[in-house]
Amino acid sequence: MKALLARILEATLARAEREGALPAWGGRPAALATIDVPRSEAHGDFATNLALLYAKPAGLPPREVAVRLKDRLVDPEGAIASVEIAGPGFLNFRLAPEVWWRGLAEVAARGAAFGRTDLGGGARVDVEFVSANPTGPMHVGHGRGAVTGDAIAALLSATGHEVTREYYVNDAGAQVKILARSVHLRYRELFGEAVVFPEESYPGAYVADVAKRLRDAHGDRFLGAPEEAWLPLFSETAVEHVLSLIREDLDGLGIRFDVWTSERKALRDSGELAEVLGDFRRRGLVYDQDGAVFYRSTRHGDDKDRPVVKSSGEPTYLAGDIAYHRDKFRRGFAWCLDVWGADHHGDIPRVKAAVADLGIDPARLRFTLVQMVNLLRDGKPVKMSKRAGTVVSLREIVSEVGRDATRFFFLLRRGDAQLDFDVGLAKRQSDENPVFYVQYGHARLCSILRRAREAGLPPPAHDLAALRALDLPEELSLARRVLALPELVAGAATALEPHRLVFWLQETVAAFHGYYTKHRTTEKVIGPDPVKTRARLFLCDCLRQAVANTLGLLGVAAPERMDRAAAEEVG
RNA sequence: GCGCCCAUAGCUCAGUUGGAUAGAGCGUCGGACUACGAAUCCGAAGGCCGCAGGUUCGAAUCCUGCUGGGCGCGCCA
Repeated sequence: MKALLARILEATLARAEREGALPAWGGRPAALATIDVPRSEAHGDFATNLALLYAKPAGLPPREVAVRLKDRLVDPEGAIASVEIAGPGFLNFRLAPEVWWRGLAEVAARGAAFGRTDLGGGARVDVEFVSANPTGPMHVGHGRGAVTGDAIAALLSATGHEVTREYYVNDAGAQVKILARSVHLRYRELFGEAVVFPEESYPGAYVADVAKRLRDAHGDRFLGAPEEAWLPLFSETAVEHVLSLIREDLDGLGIRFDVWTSERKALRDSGELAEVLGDFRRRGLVYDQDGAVFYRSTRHGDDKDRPVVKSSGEPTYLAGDIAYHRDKFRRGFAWCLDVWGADHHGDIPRVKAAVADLGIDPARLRFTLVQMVNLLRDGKPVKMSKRAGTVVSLREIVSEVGRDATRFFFLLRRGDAQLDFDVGLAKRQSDENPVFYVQYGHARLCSILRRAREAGLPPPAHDLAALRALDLPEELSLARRVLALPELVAGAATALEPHRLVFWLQETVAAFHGYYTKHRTTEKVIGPDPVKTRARLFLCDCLRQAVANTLGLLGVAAPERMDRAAAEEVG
């Protein structure tokens, strides 16, 4: 729709210049001007600031420019119903209803693909998210990162990007060593030893499970053995076990990764990490100090140089990250996105610096930071302590409130704002709970369409003549909302902000509920007038499709019916 | 001390990348069902957009300085 208006504006501007009403300004105004949907419907369907921008180069008051443009409107198809000059010189356009009614044909034609576009032009993009250390099951904070990353990946797919969902397994660092030691302590405990667990060890029951598995497979062979004898085996077994737990957690959210990259295998054993460090060494990008190796990240704006190899000879996390990003870009992605917990924001300058030193334009590496989640239960904060082992796992939340509510709640806010997740609210079957509100709207639409089917009415189809018979303002407004979806998805993808879809869903479903209730007695969808009935059923079907597609992008189910009793049983 | 993020209705937050009279949900108060699904809807009250300057036709949005909160500043990951 915006494209249509852009064409009209350009033609109008060209005409005004040709006729000498406005001085030529090299076509720039049309490119600079914005066409947006005004907040208030009273201001029309679209507004442009073209005249405001043109005022200065034209040497005329903005409103005068607006008048000259308005008088020369080029609209051969009659798409514009009215043009008004408002405020300081805005041009407000109202499209003929016909344009909207015609537009709905696209919804029917594209079905489940409605809302998708090809902006990305097939560009290959890597979205790396979660990447939680394989030292325990996922907790709530990981869950938000997981759902956010997954939804962003879906948005990019929907806008013509070829997306790889990737998980970086940090299985080579000190944390994994601590995990393996924790397993060994549990292992000794299984043989009756009274062991003391140091503060830093991992307490979870899964640690004991790994210990049991190792005992069953190897008996007491590693009981008194030196650490070198058991560390590799214990690490690998523990990581493998924890990754299977993480996979189950992700499964519970409906998330699948295309690529799992192991730091140990892909970067260390492969020699890639050593190779990058060697390359940096040759180019003078690293230097030795106090027995360690430092990377000159300050050359690219970091506030201090960062160690890449400890004096023990072990590479640091940053070294892995440098090699990892080189690896990712070598795989040919147009750009890469890292979805990180906001507590890691301090690492961004280093990684960007490294990417620049790898000869890659740092603009090709983007970041999305996901802020903390505050877990609440009916308004009261849930106390969590890592030491006391009272961290609430993601799994507990998902099994308590369900996949849909979990995903929806994680997407309820902008990623860079902290999020309150109220477990009590998320599972409540009431209008306070936004996920139920939206799903209910979809079920209600389905219910109407089902009823029409049962009454023997023909399936909904685009029928321009019938649509012309619709005259309620709410109906036009609903059509506008539906047709705004492709641009909404495109904008959300560009900004990497899936929460915009959540807001659109809430507003759109609210608009439908309002329409439904307002006209439930006099202008029902299925009413005495067969022409209007046909048109309204089609409009409802378009709404249903748009809502279902949007929920689909968020990975939330669009139920066709919601049986109250069954829902309560689940809850 | 330095860096990043945040500050909008009682609460939780949107605000279309600088547009018009700043919106929504929850909460509060008052209304609407012999139902195409009341798990819904309608109405009311509620604002110094943290403060002070600046940029311009125009600022919640951009710049500077304060105030107040979160996070980071390790040879941890």
